[in-house]
Amino acid sequence: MATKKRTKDEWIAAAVEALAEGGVDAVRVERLARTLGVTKGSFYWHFTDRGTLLSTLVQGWEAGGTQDVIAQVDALGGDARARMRRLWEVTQGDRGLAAELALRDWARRDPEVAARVQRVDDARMGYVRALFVEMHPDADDIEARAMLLYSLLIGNYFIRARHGRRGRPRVLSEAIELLMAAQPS
Amino acid sequence: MATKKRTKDEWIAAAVEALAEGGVDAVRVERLARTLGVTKGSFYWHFTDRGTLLSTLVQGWEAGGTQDVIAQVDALGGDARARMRRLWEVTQGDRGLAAELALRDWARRDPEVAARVQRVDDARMGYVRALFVEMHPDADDIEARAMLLYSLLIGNYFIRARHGRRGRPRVLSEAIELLMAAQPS
DNA sequence: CCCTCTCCATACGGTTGCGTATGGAACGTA
DNA sequence: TACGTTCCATACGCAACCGTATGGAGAGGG
Repeated sequence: MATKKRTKDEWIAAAVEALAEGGVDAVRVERLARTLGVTKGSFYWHFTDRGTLLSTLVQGWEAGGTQDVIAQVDALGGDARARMRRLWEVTQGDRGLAAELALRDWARRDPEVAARVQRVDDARMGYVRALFVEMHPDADDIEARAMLLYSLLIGNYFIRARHGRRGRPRVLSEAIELLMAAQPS
Repeated sequence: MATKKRTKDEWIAAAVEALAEGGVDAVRVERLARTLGVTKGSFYWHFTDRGTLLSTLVQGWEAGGTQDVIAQVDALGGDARARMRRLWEVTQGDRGLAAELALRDWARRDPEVAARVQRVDDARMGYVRALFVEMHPDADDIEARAMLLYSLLIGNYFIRARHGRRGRPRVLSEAIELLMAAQPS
């Protein structure tokens, strides 16, 4: 099995894995080399230095982090409510979410990462906004609802509170239904 | 000025500062020593090792991270709505919020930190829950609203989307008012 | 068979950081 | 003055990394 040849993508995949488990500072080239069963020599042939690895990593995340999810949701069709529920399921089961959270923390101190996260967030918020508009065409609080939903999506993984015997998943779905409900006025 | 004596609390304060700016992995004893204008010798007199510094750091955060805010909010009195709006203002202006966010990311890979974050979240959620109960005594979606509000508080700092000419602060206050509104049913 | 291109191993110098060991300065106290 | 306590400086060994330099194995082409 020990194919001693490692492609550029394999290095990036290993970097994403390390990012998800230990944050940016855990992405070390000599560690990745051990994981991949090779030495640094391989790395410095594929990349010029550690910075370019990290750079291409976030670049790839931006490229595939938005359209994949949206396409996956739209594939099944349905009305706005159905698609929003599906959006939730898709993003929750995502295996790469841990990496994304580490990446968001990383974005707080790296301008390039921050810029890419912003573009992804803009795209996703645009999609969520469109769903809410489809539900309530004449509502004036679309933006607030979209921000609440997206915050729930992200904050869910940074908040560790317990909810009694109700359970987190149940509370979350209740929250989504609340956001999709008609205007209170 | 160069008081060459550094107390234990000064070391912790410097550690919090480093945590806020660069995450846990930026909390290095030799770096802190340079910042404080002393050498490692001072550190290893006050602490046994780096681990105990980090441990006492999160311990102090748990101790002061909850009651301070709640006391500050309750001090002015007012009804539940007024206190919730005040809760928002207080937490937003908090200078130590960057450290808390770094700490939450850290909690994803350190069980001790995770346990402390959970206790803090439970306490805060309890307070938010109580506010919502005071507003809507017979509502059955209290937990969902509390979770949404708390998610907004946290997610706000991890989300970098733009909101057109409306502006983030305005969207946030609209979201809070939406959560405080009566039940849609 | 040789040559070249691709990919990786090995070895090196330099930096950063941890924890320890030991000495010393400042200061109060007997 | 002699002495002990408190707090920090200095120096050391060790480990983990980074980036570079250089050589070498393997495959394909001529």
